[in-house]
Amino acid sequence: MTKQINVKSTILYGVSMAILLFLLKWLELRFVVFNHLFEIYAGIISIVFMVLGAWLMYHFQQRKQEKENARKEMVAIPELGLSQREMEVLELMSQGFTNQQIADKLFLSIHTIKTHGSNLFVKLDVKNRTQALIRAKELEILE
Amino acid sequence: MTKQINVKSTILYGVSMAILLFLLKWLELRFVVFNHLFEIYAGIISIVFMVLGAWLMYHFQQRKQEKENARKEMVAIPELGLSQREMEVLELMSQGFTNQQIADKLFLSIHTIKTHGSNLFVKLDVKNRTQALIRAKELEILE
DNA sequence: AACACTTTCATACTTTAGTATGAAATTACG
DNA sequence: CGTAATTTCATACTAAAGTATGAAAGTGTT
Repeated sequence: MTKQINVKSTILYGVSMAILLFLLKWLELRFVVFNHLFEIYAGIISIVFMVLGAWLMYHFQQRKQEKENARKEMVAIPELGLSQREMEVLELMSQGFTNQQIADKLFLSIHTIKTHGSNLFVKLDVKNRTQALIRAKELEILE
Repeated sequence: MTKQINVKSTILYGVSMAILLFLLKWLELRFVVFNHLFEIYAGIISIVFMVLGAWLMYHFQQRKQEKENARKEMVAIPELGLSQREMEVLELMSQGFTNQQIADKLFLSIHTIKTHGSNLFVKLDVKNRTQALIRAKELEILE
């Protein structure tokens, strides 16, 4: 789990650096031709990297939130074999979110959420999300 | 509260722009002196604005979270005008029954249950039954 | 390396939930 | 009695939920 995130982060970082280098190289070339347009380039770079920074922070925050939630749930899990993701989905279901909203929050496809949903319904021996919440409360694996 | 945030945002924005302008001016000056250090400046700008972007997004996310929490606590309205039947339907919904099952229990058509459902969702200001249960518990009109 | 488990995504389908609208019968109350 | 609110039912629709099945890739363990 953690490793997967690290891999993703590494790739993300690599891509970012590649873009940066490419940008610098390209700008260097442009610089030779039009060396009086520095401000424009500076502006472009500013915008690009501000967006990049914002994007990175956004995803960082989301992951932080996920981990936060995950930790909350990690406390009391009996022998039901609910995986971490399934717990996360269950948690968000219990907060009244639709499958689509959960998918958006976790950066996943709605198909994936439905899969997790079906699987955890089987494990909880229920037929729908409402019953799942009741069961989860009974088993004290939520709240 | 909201105004205060807006003021903060405005100040923040102003400061950001001031820094940007100052930076550009400063860089312009440097540019005249050392026009062969473009990459360094580009790098600096990149870093500065990536940090700025990240910082802005961080605060944006924080505020979003605050609003989210504020909205949750805003509830507390006991007089909702839920009718008797609507309460019955809500009660059975909270026990995990489907509309069809509720209809069978109350010897009613499933259409009627859906009508009651829709009506009570409006009164509770929610979108679906899961949220209705959450709201009902918040308002302590169940259990 | 082999294996079990998890996670992700997809297609195709069925079922359930929910909305909009209208209407008729019943009940409660001034 | 008349009026408003409740309760019931219906049709027709859209949206969401849930199932079945398969597949690919990553993770962790032995």
